[in-house]
Amino acid sequence: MNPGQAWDEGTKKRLIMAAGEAFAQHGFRAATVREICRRAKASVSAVNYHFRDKEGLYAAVFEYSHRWAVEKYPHDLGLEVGATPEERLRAFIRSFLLRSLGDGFPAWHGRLIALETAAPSGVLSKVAETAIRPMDEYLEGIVRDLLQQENPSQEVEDHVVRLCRMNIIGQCLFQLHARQFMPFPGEKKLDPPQIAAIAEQIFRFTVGGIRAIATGGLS
Amino acid sequence: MNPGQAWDEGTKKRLIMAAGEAFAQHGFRAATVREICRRAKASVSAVNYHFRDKEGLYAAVFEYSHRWAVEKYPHDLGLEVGATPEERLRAFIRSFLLRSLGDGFPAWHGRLIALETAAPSGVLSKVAETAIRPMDEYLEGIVRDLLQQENPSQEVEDHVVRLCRMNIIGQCLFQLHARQFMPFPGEKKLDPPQIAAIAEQIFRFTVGGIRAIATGGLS
DNA sequence: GCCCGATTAGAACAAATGTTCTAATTAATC
DNA sequence: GATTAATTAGAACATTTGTTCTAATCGGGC
Repeated sequence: MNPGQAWDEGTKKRLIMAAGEAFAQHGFRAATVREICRRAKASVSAVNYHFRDKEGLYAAVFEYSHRWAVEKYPHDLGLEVGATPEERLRAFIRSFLLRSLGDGFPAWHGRLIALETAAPSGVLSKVAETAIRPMDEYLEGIVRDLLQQENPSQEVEDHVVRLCRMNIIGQCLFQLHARQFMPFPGEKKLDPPQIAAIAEQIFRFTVGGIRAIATGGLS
Repeated sequence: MNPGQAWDEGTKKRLIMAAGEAFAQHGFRAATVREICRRAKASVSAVNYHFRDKEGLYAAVFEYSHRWAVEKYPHDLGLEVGATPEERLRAFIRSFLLRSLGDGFPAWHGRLIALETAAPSGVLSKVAETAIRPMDEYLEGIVRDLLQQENPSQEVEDHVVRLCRMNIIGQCLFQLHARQFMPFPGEKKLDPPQIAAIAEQIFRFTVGGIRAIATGGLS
């Protein structure tokens, strides 16, 4: 097998899995190489051998989880062509939350992004942007269409679109932060239906908000 | 002068100022005692002498900035008695953003809270709660009133209130995160009028969102 | 002017942690 | 089965960092 691709069930994959868990939980800095290797049942030299150093491991984790996350939960999840802006927004929010709020492997990506946005490690600036930029541009299109649709007579202003975008992402990300910061009493890990319910509420809230912005105008 | 209160212009205050800057910028863990002392022109032993250890310094910074933040920007900033729920919400959001988005001293508190929510240091659980809990309860009252007012016939459900609360806080916090993560091109530090404009947009968005939630119902 | 507590300076210490190095081991190839 | 490259183990190293310790300094009060 090609050593460059031999991720399957080898030390490399075990390291990525253990590191993903650790980085998502503690952040880049606080997670330690020794702890990761212990959980991956690997030697510390393995991370040097396979990933060059801790940053390389971090980048590999990010890239790996990103690939799977967008494959499993694309932005237009379950959408058929010709969907309305509302339907696209709903799909986007639900997809975002499913990608981030779950447990275990594919949820790392959302957690890593959440941590990077709040406390940038400084080692992902380029690779992180490849994950964030497309998402942001996709969302921008949705918001623009929604604003235009709500108030066709008025031209959509860029800074209004930006703020609405931020409002949406902010709502989604805070679901992560809050649940990590103070888990609510009597609330276990969220299953997909619960996540979908939260997404639905954020969707309705956002549509109402965008409508208010569009019709009310903004100085 | 009473040594326990001698904060004025002494080593203790210089340390708190330098530490606040460092903690707000790098987080508890990444900020180093030596760097703080260097910037405060103090010896490393001073932090041990005055605050016992790094955690004590962190707690002191948090408490100090908290006291000033709530004094300078109370939740009902510029509000007269008998204000409507809308006005209270507007004041809350504007106050929150002024407290967090500014530059320099009083803005630390918002940054520290933002960092703590995203990546809890684990050393502030109790003292941070004394800052967050009252704010959250105050906001809960506003949201409850708004929902009730929009749809008087229906009883306000707790989980709906909670999600709306989270939506509001999420929007506000993300203003911090995003601007730290990727400063927008051609955008300098925000001055109070700009902050107020952002607050106004979030306010309108939120009122529209809450109205949509209240009238549309939620499963 | 001296004394005593408060405060500071700066070296010293100990622990944690990322990285590197050498030897051992494993797996594939002939 | 021998050889060679890939991989791993684990000690060793260097750096960073929080903390502590001792001596020096400063500031009032008698």
